[in-house]
This record gives sequence, structure tokens and C-alpha cells, in this order.
Amino acid sequence: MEITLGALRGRWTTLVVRELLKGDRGYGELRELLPALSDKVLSDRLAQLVAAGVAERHRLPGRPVRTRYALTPRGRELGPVLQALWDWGAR
Amino acid sequence: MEITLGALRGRWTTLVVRELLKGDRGYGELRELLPALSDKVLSDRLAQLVAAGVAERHRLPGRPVRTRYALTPRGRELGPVLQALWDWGAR
DNA sequence: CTGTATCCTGAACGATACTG
DNA sequence: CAGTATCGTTCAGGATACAG
Repeated sequence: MEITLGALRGRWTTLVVRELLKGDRGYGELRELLPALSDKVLSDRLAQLVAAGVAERHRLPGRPVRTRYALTPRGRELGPVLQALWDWGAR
Repeated sequence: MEITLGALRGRWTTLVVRELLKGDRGYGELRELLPALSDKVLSDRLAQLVAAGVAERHRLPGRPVRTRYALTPRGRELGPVLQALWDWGAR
């Protein structure tokens, strides 16, 4: 339980995961989808999710540099967890 | 989702809820069951849970003063949520 | 384009002492 | 017994500037 809360810790984290549950995203896409997050917080969150084994970072070849973020299988298993959080809050 | 995370926000909060899921408790009982929490943090968490509609405080008559904390029906519905958090972390 | 580095501020935490 | 008051410290968050 503490492990899960550690992985989801911090403001905005669940929103980032929610976006990635819909499909993989580039850094700029996430920035547009989540305008409330400063660059620092966004990259902090992405690094945290990668470190937790929830997401993966893929750098595409060529210039300018492009990056894609995608959930790992483990990360996709957070779907039901976020759903449980959503359900309790919605009632 | 943010609502749920708001109700569970803060270190130790889920541990307090977990204790109350097992049954109602007095303040001193909680203090013994959760020795890592200072008085301040424990009473902060209890007040937070009461404010969120998750727990109720009942003062028993007589001296010395005794208090019981119990989950509300809404609070008991957090059981599956905490279970989902537990399950993900355990795998 | 995709970040990192810095700095600042407010909130959370933790320990201790004290009260009805 | 059941808290509240106070205080110092630590930490997360936000803004901005800058770099590969």
C-alpha cells in the first residue's frame, strides 16, 4: 500500500498516469494536455514514474530530439487502482 | 480521484484508516497501535478524516474523558480502495 | 524539442511542553 | 485521558532561465 502511494505520490501524478493510460505521449503533448504543470514538475513526475517501473522513456532518432513516454505492463495495471480512487470520489 | 487522494492525503493517513477498518478505537489505542505518529500528527489525521466524512468522533460521558473513533459508512467504503492500493503494491 | 538548474515560498512533519 | 500550542526543520511545488 505504501509502495503504491509512493508510486502515485505527489500532486498531478495521477493525471499524468491517466494521460498515459490513453496511449503513449511525447513530452510536448503532455505539456499541452496538462498546462497546470511546470516543466520542472512534469519532468519530475515522469522521472518518478520511470523510476517506479510504471512508465518507459523512448528517445526517437534524429533532430530535433523527440521522446515518447508509454506505460509499462505494470503501469497499465494501475488502471483499476485509479478507477477505484475515481469511484470513491465520485460518490 | 482528486477527492479521494485529498481524503487520504498525508503520511500515515491510510494506516489510521486501516486500524479503523478493523473496528472503532480510542485515542490512546490508536497511539499504541501507531507509535510512529506524534500526538500532533495523530490528531491532525483524525480531524482530517472527520472533516472528510470518513470518520466520526464520539465522546463518552464521565471522567476521565474518553473518546471513540469509528468509520462512517462512507469511510467503510474505502476498504476496497485500500485493497486496490495494497494489491498493486504487493505484486 | 526536451528537458535541467536555481531559487523561493508555503505546507507538512516531528518533538516537546502544556491544558481541561 | 485526550488532545492543543508552539517551534524548528524538511520537503514539495512553482517560476524562471538556461542547455544539449
